[in-house]
Amino acid sequence: MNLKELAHQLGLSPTTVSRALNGYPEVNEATRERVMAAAKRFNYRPNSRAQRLATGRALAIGHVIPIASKHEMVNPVFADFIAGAGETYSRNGYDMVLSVVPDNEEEAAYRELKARGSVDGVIVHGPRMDDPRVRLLAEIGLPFVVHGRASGSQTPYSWLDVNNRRAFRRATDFLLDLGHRRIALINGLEFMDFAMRRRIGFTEALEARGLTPAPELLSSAEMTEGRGHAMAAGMLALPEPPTAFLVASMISGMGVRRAVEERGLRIGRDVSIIIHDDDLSYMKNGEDVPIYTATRSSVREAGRQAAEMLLSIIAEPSGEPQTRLLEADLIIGQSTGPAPAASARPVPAHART
Amino acid sequence: MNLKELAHQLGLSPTTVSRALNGYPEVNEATRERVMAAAKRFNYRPNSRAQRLATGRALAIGHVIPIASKHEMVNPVFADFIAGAGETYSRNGYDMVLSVVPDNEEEAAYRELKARGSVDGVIVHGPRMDDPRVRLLAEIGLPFVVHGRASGSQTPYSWLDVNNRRAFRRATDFLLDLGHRRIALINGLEFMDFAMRRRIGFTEALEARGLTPAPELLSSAEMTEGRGHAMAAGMLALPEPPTAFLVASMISGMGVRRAVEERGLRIGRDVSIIIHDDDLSYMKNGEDVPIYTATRSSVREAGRQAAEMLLSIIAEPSGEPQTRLLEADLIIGQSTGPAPAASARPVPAHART
DNA sequence: TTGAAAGCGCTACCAG
DNA sequence: CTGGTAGCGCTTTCAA
Repeated sequence: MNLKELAHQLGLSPTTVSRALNGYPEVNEATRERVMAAAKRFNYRPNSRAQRLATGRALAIGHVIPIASKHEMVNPVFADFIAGAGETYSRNGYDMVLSVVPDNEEEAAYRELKARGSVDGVIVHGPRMDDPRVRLLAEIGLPFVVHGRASGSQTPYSWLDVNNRRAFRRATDFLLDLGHRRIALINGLEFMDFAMRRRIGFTEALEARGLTPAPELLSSAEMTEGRGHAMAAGMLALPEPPTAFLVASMISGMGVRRAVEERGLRIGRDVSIIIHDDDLSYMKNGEDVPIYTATRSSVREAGRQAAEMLLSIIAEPSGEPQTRLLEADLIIGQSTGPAPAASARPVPAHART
Repeated sequence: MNLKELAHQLGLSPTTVSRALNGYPEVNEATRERVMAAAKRFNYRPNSRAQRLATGRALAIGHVIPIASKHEMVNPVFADFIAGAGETYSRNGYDMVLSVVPDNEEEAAYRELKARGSVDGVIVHGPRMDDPRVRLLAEIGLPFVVHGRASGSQTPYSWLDVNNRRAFRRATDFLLDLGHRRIALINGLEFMDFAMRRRIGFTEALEARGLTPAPELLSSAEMTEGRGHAMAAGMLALPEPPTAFLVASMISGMGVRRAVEERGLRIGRDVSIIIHDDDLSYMKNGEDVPIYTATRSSVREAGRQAAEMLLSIIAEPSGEPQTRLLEADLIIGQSTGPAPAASARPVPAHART
């Protein structure tokens, strides 16, 4: 059933039917209801291909996922973000198109999306400092929102980010309050904007108490289980090993856990661990409490909001760049039960920056 | 730059230019080269919206992701599969469109995709036994490939699956060979087809040695960290606790690891753990070796192959249903180093079924 | 081997 | 408030 047929059934012109269905104000309400009813009855759905051509809009948002090696794992945080964004798109009648491309073809992928008109905008993932994609997208005129920030970019741009610096500062403070003095940071690669901010938050917390970060306890590498393991194992073999770890991701966190286990240490008794972006972390020193910083469900919420931001930019292309900074969750609860609800226990004062 | 303009520049008709670009045989080779060169020079890209309308094809494949609760995590295995499929789509000029929908709207989502013609086919994820989606998709005539199987389905259908039964049988055999007799299975929900097959493989291995699976060591639940933790903790508190765990997923595996740690047991010394779909598992009894069953990179490969299968079905709609069964990796290596290559050590004979 | 012209199914402009 | 009509940019007959 297409528009012409439906119009014919109703004894109306396709024009009127189209207007009725799309909520144009000039249609008689009685007519509109008749059209709506018939559309439902005949199970009419406008052909999206025709709609897209006629309107000149793609009704789709792109997400470009660069893949470095054939065996690299997809970041699970990315999956959560995508899920959140997808919800927003569905609600607004947009499609989400994912482009998986080798990372040296990322720029070409954006140009292609623009040239072929297959999307109305894109969300940029995993920005680096002064990320070249910001300039590129502004240049080719493809609307975009950055998930994260690209510090140092000359081009103004819209972004949505989690306050990584504060999250890591708070987590570090928490460990310091428990008496830890040898705290290790297992960070991501620090040309990534978020990783750089996390390190700043970490060192800020130490310096605020007159402590100097020990260089041998500061590490930065890809967030894989293998790298997390290697970094933690190396530190645990030091003459003065760390008593606590602050880890940047669930995946490297798994490696850290393994390194600790292998050394015969018990997490929560001999060593405290806080893992960011995970839904369960180990942080104990006499008390049996897990601590989350950004939880995975908050990543989902970030996806939702970033998508909303992008849709509003597309609707109002002339507007100023929009920015939004989300605070990461910081949740305390019992580690032996199921994952606690956000409100299970208030965040203690000392855990707030 | 559109087709008309390009044709004008060349002093040719749009018809000829289109034919030249699309490889039609009737154009003069000299003309074709002239057209190709000009297309490249002007950086011409056909407008995909127009192409889709004109051809009546969507040049896109859909993946519907049902989301149960607002806080449920996205399965990371799904992300790997998607990445693999995406590579295949890109190579073939197809878009990948993801639909994230509440799980009670999944059927509607498929009908919508079909009615609006926004995709040429879909891949079905996480099939249950006799999954209703198989019948639905056959009925509405939307080409599809199932990742996994839907045992008991009356409708014939195309699928690609990992040999879960054999993977779990081999893993169980491996633990048995090490002398374990109290082996726990931390399985997914057993109305999921893959979970059912895994349990069968597990019990087969036991029964082949005249052992009876202990009901208190057989568990089946959602594959979350919380559930994995709860199930393992419960078993460890038994009068006769298990000495080994076979776990269905990386996520529930994290919960199992936590339960073991909390009890003061050391993984690889007091308890062996094999985690499926993970890239690193713990399996030790005197020897220090990890074991993988299906690795995450093999999931990526499954995505690639499933996508290829679907594209071939779309190209040849009349063909017979295609099926393909992949063998899961089984890799043995040192647990203390970085992840070993597949060939690091041969699979010992006793680990083969 | 090339070109003219008729759609694909919808939206949007302009008349009435 | 409703309808005729001209595209959107491409593909695909059909004629030459």
